[in-house]
Amino acid sequence: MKFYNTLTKKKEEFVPLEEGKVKMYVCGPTVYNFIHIGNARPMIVFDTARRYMEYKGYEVNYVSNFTDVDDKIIAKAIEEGVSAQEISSRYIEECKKDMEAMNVRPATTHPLATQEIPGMIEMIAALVEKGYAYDVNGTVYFRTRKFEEYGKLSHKNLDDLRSGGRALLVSGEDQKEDPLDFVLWKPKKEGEPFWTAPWSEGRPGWHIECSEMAKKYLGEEIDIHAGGEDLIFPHHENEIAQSECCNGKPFARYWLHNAFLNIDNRKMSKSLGNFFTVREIGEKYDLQVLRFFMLSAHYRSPLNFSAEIMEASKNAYERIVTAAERLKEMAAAAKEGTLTDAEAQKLEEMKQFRKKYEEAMDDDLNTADALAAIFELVKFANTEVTDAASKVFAERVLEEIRALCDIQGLIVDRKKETLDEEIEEMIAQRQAARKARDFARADAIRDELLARGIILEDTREGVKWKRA
RNA sequence: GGCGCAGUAGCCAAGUGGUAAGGCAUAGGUCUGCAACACCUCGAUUCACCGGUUCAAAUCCGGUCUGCGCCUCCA
Repeated sequence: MKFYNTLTKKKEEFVPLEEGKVKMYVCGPTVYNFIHIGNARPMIVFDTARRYMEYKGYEVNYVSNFTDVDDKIIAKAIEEGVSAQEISSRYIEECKKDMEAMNVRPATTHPLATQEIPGMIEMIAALVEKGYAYDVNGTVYFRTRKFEEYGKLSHKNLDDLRSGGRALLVSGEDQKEDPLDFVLWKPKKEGEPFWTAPWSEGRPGWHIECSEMAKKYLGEEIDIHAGGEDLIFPHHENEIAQSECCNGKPFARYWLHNAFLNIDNRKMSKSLGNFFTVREIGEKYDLQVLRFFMLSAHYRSPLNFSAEIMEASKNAYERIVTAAERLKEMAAAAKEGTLTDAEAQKLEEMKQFRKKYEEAMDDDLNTADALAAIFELVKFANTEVTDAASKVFAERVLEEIRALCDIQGLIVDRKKETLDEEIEEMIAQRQAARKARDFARADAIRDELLARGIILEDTREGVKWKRA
């Protein structure tokens, strides 16, 4: 299994620190609102990475934080006249609902920044002790130039940063020794939540949170650290500086970053007003469709979101679900019996799809290719499993589709939904009309149901319906 | 200004030296009271453009054009 490592700019064979175990940290969202679909990309992509590693037999300790103290949370709290804690706990709950709807499994641990302050203070104190940090009037800064390897992740050199970062010099933070120095601890402002530390009453800087939580729940050295590509600089660069200076050893071995999600070919942003929350998309689509869409491109490629592409994703995902449903019906209808020789031969042939799938996933999580393998398997199922197929054959093929989809976190079982009585009654009336060959009335009822968002399909097994 | 990414059929998207996966849409067919659904079949002599290397290039090298990202809170 290979991963592209941002640190080395190469695809590298994955070798964990401890055989059979993976320590993985994924930067989670700041919870000041519903998560947007951009937040969803790393959640889905790295959840899939986790599922695949587990499939390969690794025991994965997966840690993903919630940043629950931050300027934006405080601003929202003031706006609503409630506590910051109320805002963060509300949106953590909402985020968990969205994750469940996207079939993103909960992390092994979801630490909260506010619950880990003592550890952060210890870490900052250690950095001050070692001369890597300094206190100016209650604000503690990291002494960036003291860490010689600073810039190794983002492949920047400090002088380039300096010339490009003129804005930093005029931002009024002239108490820093160097414009590149970043905040580890900052004093409270009036009305803000605070904790007591040796330097001031205040709160930690954003970067130190992840360093501490990774250390506490995974250890000083971890296997994989992942997140969105925008976090490479400065967030992850700063984490490396803090952790390696504090712990005196390399921090994470593999750094994985997903590319951005654009909307109609433009970066999603508040100022452009072109962002969607996961919740909004969920009103229009099953979030499995969003998951399929996210996995249809490689995670390191920019991905464009549009209504047209979501429709295409919906239809493509539906093809898999329909194939699985058909196999279930075949299996249910078929008589018990043993595999024929021809079927046994076909099952041998079927192994090629799993092989292609694993090769794709082993190659830096090429989910687009893995999905292609699933579609080839779907085609195999549709053509090879016929009315004459034995029960066991249909079941084996179904299990194969299910297994490969499960690693992608794609659910192949159609959700059971019930309709209200009035609609059930209309369907029954239409069936009666059809039986009486009163097709005009049958079609009128069908049109009426369509207007209400119910699509009817007449099949050999009876009338089926689905939502438009 | 510095660093970096991308350009493959109408659309989405794999493929990084050996002769273009897969999906959506369209079309034709099977099925159907008619539809819809589902299934089957069909699409690039060619990979933004121009040169070069090679027996062989979408893949490597140089250049051009276009789009985008990071350098500042951001997944």
